Amino acid sequence: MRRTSATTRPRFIAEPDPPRQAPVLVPISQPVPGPVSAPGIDAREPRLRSRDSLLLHQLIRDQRFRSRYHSQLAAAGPEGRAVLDEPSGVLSTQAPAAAPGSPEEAKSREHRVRERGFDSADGEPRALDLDEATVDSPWGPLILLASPDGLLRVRFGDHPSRGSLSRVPESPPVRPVPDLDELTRGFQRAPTQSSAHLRAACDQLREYIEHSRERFELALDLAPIGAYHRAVLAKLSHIRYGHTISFSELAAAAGRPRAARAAGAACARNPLPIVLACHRVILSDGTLGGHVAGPDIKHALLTHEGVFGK
DNA sequence: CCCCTTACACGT
DNA sequence: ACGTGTAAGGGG
Repeated sequence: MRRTSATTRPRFIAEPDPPRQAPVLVPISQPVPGPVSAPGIDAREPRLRSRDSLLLHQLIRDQRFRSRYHSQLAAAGPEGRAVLDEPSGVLSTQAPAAAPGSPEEAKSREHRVRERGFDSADGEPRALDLDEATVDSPWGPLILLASPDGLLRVRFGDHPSRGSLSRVPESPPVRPVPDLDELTRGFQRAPTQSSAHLRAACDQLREYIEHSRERFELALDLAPIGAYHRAVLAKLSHIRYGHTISFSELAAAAGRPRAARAAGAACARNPLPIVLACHRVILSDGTLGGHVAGPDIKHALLTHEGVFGK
C-alpha cells in the first residue's frame, strides 16, 4: 500500500500533556466552550434549502447533470431558460404540464420539495445569488464560493509552485471544480445575501492567515450529504486550533468508533478545507495522512497553527 | 469499488 | 526502530 505521506514525523499529540494509560487525546465529543464555530453544520437535521442552493449543489457535484443542463440551455436559444423539471432530474425548457393550482400540480410540487428540497416548476425566472472571491494565502490562492445560505466551498487554487511546495513530486490531488462563470451560465447573477457571507468568510480567513483568529464563525452551506459524513464534518469544527486528533478519534466522536476510514473519506470530500479543519486530523501513528491539497499543504497549515512549535 | 485508516505481521 | 505488506473495516 503506497502512502503519499510516509514521511516520518516527530509525534505530535493533541494535548500538551497526554495521559499515559488512557490516551483520550482531545475531548471533541464535547464541544469546546464558547461560540459555536460553524453554526451551519450544527443543525441536527438538514434544513430545507433554497432552490438556488440545491440546484447549485447539483451543478457543482454532478458532471452529467451539468452537461445536460448546459446542452438544454443551449438548445433553448438565447432567450431560453432551462428548468429542472422533475424529481429524477430531467431538465426541460418547457413549462410544467400540470395546470397551476390543480391537485395534480400541488401533488407533484410537494413531491419535488420532499425529494429534492427544491421546487423548480414554478416557471418563474430565477437569478442565482452566488458570489466568489479569491484570498491570497501562504498556501496559494484560496477561492471562496458563497450562496445565500452561507459559505459553499473553499478551494485551493491550482498553483502548486510556491516556495518549497514546488518540489512536490506528484501534483496535489486538487479536484476539478467548475468556475462560477460556468456554473452560472444561463442564470442572471444577483449577488446579494451571498456577498455578505463571502465578505465574512474572506475577512475571517485573512484573520486566520494573520494569526489573529483561531475559530471561524460563519454560516455554512453544506451540500446534501449522508448523516455520517455530516457528523464527521460537524466534529471537525470542535477540534481546537493547534491541536490534532486521529481519524479513529474523529470517527468515534462522530459516533462510529470503527469507521476511521469512512471518516477519512468524509474529510476527503470536505468542501470547506481550512474552515472545517480536516488538516488537524492525522494518522494514529502520528504521521500526517492525506489532504485535499497535498501533504505539504497539510503540514504547512499545522505549522501555521504551531503544532510543531514546541 | 473507492477512500485523507488501522492494527498487526514480518522483514531489515 | 523503521519500512512495507495485508486484511479488516464503514459508508457512499
